[in-house]
Amino acid sequence: TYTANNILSGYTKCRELGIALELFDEIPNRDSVTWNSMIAGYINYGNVDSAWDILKSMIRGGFMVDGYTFGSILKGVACEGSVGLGMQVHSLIVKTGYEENVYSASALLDMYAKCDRVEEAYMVFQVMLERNSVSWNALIGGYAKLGDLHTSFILLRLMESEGVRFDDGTFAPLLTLLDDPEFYKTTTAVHSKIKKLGLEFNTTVCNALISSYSECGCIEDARKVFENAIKSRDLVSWNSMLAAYLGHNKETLAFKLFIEMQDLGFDPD
RNA sequence: GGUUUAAUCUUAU
Repeated sequence: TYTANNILSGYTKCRELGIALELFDEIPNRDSVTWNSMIAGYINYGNVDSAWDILKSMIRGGFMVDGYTFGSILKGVACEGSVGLGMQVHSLIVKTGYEENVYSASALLDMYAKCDRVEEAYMVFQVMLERNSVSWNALIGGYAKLGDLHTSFILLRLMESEGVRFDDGTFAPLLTLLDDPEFYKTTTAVHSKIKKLGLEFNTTVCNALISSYSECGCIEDARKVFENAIKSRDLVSWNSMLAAYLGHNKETLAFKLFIEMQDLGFDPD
């Protein structure tokens, strides 16, 4: 079964869901990993309904669901924004006693946040026994998406006081929110915090900083971040800087950048 | 190389 599971996940990662399903049907001794792999496969393929069907037969067959199961299915529910299904999963979590599992609870609160139910997300967050950076990030991201800077920053301070480490998932959504010249000072403050934590060369954080500075009207600061990130640029970095130049009507610079990125082996998308 | 399955995040569309 171990080997079969390994092959199964190979197929789902290649997005070969048809072959994966055939294999799945032929595995005689399926375990939780087999089922979870199939569910995750469908979710990553964007087929929530099939994933939900698999989950239902998994339960019908008496197999143990776990944090993997809920993490996967809720991710799909969150992307679709179908709260109804999310609530069904929620009650399943309660029924199976996975409310305090950090993966299922974080996925659950994220699902509520993405479905514009931040209140419920916060309630889930409150009853969690164990919280990691993903739990905090998901909640902060929820408020950030609403444009609630105030609450986001309060939570950020709380997160820090509880000793949970900030990471790229913490800063990126916050920076996205800082998209107007009135937030320029805030952006620089967040930037210095990022430097203090040694996240200044994190690719995702840099990319978000480039966009923020640009939207705050300071193309020069955006460019500085881009220059400093020379070792940690990815395609998004180039796209962000391009968008920044174009947003500031600097077509010539944008074009030079466009040439430069191709010289360095980045294929524009 | 620490690899059988899981949750949050950045650009563009």
